[in-house]
Amino acid sequence: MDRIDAMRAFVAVAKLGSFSAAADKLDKSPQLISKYVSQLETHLTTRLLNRTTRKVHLTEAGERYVIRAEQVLNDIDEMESQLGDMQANAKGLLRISAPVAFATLHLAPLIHAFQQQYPDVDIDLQLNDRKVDIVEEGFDIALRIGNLKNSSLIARRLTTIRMVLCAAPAYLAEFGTPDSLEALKSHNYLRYSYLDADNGPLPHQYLVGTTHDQLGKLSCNHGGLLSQVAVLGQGIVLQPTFICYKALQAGTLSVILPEYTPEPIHLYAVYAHRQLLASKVRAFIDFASQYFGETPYWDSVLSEQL
Amino acid sequence: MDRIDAMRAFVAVAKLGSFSAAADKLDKSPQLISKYVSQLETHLTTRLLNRTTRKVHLTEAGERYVIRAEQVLNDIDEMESQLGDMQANAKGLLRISAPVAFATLHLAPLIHAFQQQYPDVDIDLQLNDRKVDIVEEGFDIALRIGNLKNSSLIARRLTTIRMVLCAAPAYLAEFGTPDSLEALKSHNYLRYSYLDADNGPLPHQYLVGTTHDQLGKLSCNHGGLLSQVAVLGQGIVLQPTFICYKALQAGTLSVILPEYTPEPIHLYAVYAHRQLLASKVRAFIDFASQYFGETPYWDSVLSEQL
DNA sequence: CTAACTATCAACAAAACGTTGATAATAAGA
DNA sequence: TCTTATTATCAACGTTTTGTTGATAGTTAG
Repeated sequence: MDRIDAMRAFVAVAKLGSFSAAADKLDKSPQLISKYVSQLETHLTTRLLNRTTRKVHLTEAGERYVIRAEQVLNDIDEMESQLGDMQANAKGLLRISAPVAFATLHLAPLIHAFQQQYPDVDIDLQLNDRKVDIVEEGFDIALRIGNLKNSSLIARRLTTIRMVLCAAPAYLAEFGTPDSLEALKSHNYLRYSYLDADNGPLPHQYLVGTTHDQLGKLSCNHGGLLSQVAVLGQGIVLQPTFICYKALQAGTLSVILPEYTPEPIHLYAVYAHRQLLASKVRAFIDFASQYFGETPYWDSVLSEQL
Repeated sequence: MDRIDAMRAFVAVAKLGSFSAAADKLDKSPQLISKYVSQLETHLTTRLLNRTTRKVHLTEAGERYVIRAEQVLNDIDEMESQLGDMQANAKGLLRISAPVAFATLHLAPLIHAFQQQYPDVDIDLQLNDRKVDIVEEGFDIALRIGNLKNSSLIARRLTTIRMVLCAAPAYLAEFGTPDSLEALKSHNYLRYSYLDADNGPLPHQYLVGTTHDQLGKLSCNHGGLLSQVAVLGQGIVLQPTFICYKALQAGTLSVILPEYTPEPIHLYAVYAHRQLLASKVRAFIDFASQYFGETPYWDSVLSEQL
């Protein structure tokens, strides 16, 4: 027996003064209502109703019970409808983790557009380059770049991230444009320090540890700064296009060895489960997954170069 | 699924932060708890928990839900324990209907003794000679004398009611002591008007309509008054011993035709159902059924006369 | 890097559910 | 007064749900 249904049945009988009327109202058979009420009475070991075959009267215990039971049922209904509301109309606080570089360059317009469309969704955006634990730290969504380890998490692809090898035209003019992976070994590598020595895309492997005698050696955990240094002619940089696209468009950086451009990777929205997703989460993921498209705006002008 | 159990399971998981711990606490298997919670989530179409295999965290929806759910569960517990309390310890208002004559003569000490023993039971005693409708008029118990029609009600025998035919010694001395039913026909009958002409005990049939020319004809709906008139020598009266026992003991009335004394009838406590009886009701009925005994005090001195 | 623990899935016997038809009691209408 | 309609409840039965057991995948601790 579902005690809530039983309570509902009893309250209906008490208010309508009849099992049949209650059955009608609740769309059940009178037999079922009768069973519910008598099970409830058995559970409480208390008679709630005095029944004639024709009329129904409340016991003293029954009278006390209806009042409180009705209150409880109202509470439950309200509680559930509130949840249903939250479910139907996206609202509440959405906690998002995102990588610093990408977020600072390209996330603001997305967030803004999303909140224009869903003004009831508050966002707490945490920029962070470590791999956060979504459930442990209470994030609804984490944006991640790269190939994901398989885990119990679900990932939705948001857009394509292209890595390019590039350098300033002045640098290339002075030290030569490399025409093979081997040729890279004599160049100065402006290294992004989060890429390990032993993995990472192919050109990275050839460049790790190289230094050109006449130029300073530099590694940094901020791609934008590396790109700026590259523009100044200090060396070759391996960066995602979302960082250096302006320099490429302006011609202050040129793509080199495009045939060795690494396989594109992807930006993902990672979340904890697929079913019964809060609609604020679903809304954001749906919104974000169509926002950039397969070829994002920072790549659109460059497409012929890649 | 019992939604209340499911809520209880979820709240336990939320508070303990673990399915297994909750299962321990509620004495169920972890699998069952898991099932309950996921059924609850399905019912609400809302994710309440973010689970890792090791830890459990509340969703925003879950956080809102626990608070209210706990409140609801407390309300239910309180409500049920209050009923249980009422059930265990007799208390509340007990509504009793009783026949006027018997109640005025013999009920006061019973009521008093009962309330000494059960001080939390309040009593509303309605004296009434009509046959009240127990459920319709909201009585817990009706005391009734006589043979009961079979109905859906339950009756508990409280004591024996003996009817006797009697008259004042002076009357008998003047008009003769009848020695057969036929002999009754020449006597003056002080008639109790609630007894119909065509039914009632055997001597009544022979006495109905008789009047002694020298004495006034009297019928009355109050047995006590009839007995007083009988003591004064106005005629023969058919009365229960609980009314006229003092006159019999004092010798101001004498039993006549004891061999035609009607079959004893009984005093019953009538109530509406046998199971799930409120304990105030059960307490009163148990108390009353042993109070008078099979031969009540008003008959004990007279037993040899009957 | 095993070992222990976690949540959950799958399968199955047992229990409960909700339906249907029947019954006793009562009220209303002829 | 007798019939008819309505009421609550019971009994039986096929179906669904329940709670159990065993198995599995992910995760933490030593």
